[in-house]
Amino acid sequence: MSTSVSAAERVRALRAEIEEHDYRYYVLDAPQIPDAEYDRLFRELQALEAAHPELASPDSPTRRVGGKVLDAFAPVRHAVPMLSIRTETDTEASGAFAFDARVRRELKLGDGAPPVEYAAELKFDGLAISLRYEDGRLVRAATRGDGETGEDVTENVRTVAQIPARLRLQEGRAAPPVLEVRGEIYMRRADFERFNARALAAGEKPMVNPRNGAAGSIRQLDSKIAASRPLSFFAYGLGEVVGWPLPETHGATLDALAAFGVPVCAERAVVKGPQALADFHRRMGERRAGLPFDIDGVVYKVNSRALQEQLGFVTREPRWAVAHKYPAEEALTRLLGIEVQVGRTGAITPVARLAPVFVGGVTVTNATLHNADEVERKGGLCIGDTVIVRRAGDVIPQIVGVVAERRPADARPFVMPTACPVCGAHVVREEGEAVTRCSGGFSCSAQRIQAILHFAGRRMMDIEGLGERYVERLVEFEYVHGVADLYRLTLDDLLEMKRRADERDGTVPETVKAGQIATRWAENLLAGIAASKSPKLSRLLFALGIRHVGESTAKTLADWLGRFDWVRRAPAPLLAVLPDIGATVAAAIADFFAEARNASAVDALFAAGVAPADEHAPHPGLAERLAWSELYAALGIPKLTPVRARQLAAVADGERLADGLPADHELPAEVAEAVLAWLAATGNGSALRRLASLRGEILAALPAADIATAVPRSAVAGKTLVLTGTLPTLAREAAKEMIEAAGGKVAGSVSKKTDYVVAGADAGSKLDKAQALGVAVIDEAQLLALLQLDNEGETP
DNA sequence: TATCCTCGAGTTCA
DNA sequence: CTCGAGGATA
Repeated sequence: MSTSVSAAERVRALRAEIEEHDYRYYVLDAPQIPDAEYDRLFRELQALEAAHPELASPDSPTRRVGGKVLDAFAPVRHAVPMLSIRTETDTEASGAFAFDARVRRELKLGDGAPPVEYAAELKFDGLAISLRYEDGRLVRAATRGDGETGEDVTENVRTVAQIPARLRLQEGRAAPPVLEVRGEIYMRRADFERFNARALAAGEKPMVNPRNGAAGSIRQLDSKIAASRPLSFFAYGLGEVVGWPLPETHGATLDALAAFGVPVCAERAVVKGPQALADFHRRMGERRAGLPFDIDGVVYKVNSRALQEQLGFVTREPRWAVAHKYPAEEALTRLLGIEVQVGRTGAITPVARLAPVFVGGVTVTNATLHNADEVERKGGLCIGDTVIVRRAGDVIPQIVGVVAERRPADARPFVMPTACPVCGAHVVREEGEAVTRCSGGFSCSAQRIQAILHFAGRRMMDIEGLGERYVERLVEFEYVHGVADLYRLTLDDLLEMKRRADERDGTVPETVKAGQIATRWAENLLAGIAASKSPKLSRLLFALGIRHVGESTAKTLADWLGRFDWVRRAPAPLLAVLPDIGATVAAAIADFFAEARNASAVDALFAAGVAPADEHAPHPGLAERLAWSELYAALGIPKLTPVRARQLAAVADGERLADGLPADHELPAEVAEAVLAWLAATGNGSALRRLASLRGEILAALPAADIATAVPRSAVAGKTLVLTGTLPTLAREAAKEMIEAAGGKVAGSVSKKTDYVVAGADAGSKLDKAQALGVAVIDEAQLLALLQLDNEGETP
């Protein structure tokens, strides 16, 4: 070893001194030496480490400048899972009382028992992180991930000045062999603003909000970038601990962490009973805006570790802690105008244009108003009004109401237009319906554009490269009138269209390069269109945009009838016997195909080479549903109740009935009269014959054996699941497909009938609802286990 | 007939 | 995510 003893010693001394200054500066916020002096020490250490590479150490303060660039973050399995915390949905102070009541009930404390002691702290709006210290040295930092496995972000976390690379130890005390500190990396508001001011001045992209800034910084692969971001940290708990006696209470644990030199927020309290918690909630709510960092609520924890252990966990959430959030942030802004949009179905939707306002972490400029009733309900919004805006469920902007006293004298009330703003056709509002619709149909270009966009959408035909911009142009320049025209587009068409569009917009010079890019774009789009020619039947049905036929109904049609042709030819009564399809939806489907323009559009589509790839035999259960008694009940004959329909079916099948009511029927006279009247009405007789003939055709194609018995059934078969949050490895769509392939159902909202809620990261209100209803909550791993599990085994 | 539940449709912003 | 409306159910 050529390293001189003095160099090694000097390095050690410098590190100790710098660490001490770091602690005083970053954690205690009370620097003891001038910045220039600190910089001198820091540079001396850098120089020594450079001259003696063998003295480098991962926990040297010099590591804070970053340097390593990674390809990806390695997964890290948490020794103790990182918990999520239940959110008290009640935003009022009663949330604290509800929590206390649950705790007392679980602990079987009577009314006479003394109040429970709680630790109350802030819920920081940042990024949860686990810091692993071994023998006092920071060896690993990991994100929460799914709670079981996170990402190794050690390099980036080392650049956070507030996080000590080594724990401070009291004189003569040894460091714990293993101490995992759990906490939140966040960005102070002032740091965030300073950073953004500089970024803007440098022409760089600013961060959206402190939370995104913190999360984005930690997820940088280049630790130099992370080092340039002003991040802070607060500890709030522990993970794995080995060889260190745990304090008796949560409050004492945080005190101990603070003594180790780890930043702990001073805004915390140990209190007794729910009223004190509610007071803390209210007090912090009042001070919220004045805090140097963002919080989205407060957290209550049972203080005693012994009681925590007694309370235990439900799935992955401790029963001894809750987050009590504040109501969504609201802001005031001016209503600059109300525009109306025309949707695919012709629905005219008023949308509020707002003076940009920063609320809930983003700048909001638009908010839907849904329909005329809604505008009325918000207090008869007028252009020029001052309105209250919030982000509902933290996502969709919502207008809460109007500040009546601030209405200017020249405020103009909003009135629903009487003519479509796009095509000029008159608008209609059906009796009892909330939506106003453009009557233009096909002749309304807005509806055509939206219909084509819907057709091309990801869950429908999934045509890549066909976005709003191009659809608008294709329709505007009349290259495309209906969806079938997409399949006739040529390279020349697209290039010509682009040229005309560019010319009109007066953009894009005619260079050789631009031409090449245009050709590339057109080729990609044509490839995307061509690739969509063999969709699944359900997707094709969904893509057509039939009213009331969404993803789920399209799937029902495809599953039960199996062939496009049968869906197309099916009269309404036949459709109405399918599950979840009633008279309205059945009529909408039959009407769609009866309409000449739709029929020819469908023909054109098939002529262009589009064909469903997965047509199959009808559903085995269809025979039962196609019983004449069911069909008769669905015919809509007045007075023919389901009971009478069964009576009628006993004596006559459809074909016979079309010839006339048999003499041996036992129907009451007035019912028989109604049936005869119905048969006599124009077209009904022949419609019945067509129904009978199609019915025969479908039944003849029914598979002989019951397929259901042959297919192994997984534990999710027949179960209803709801997905919420972001799953660690599975995309939402992939999870859905797996569940459906196993015979399960994926619903959009949680109810009593839900069997499982599959919760991922950042699960929202659905998780709360599941807990409120006592629905089982599982994670991705448990879902996968369920999918594998045979139905005969017990569900976990 | 009333009630509960699920589905469809429309929408925001980065 | 929210709303309204349609379907199933008691």
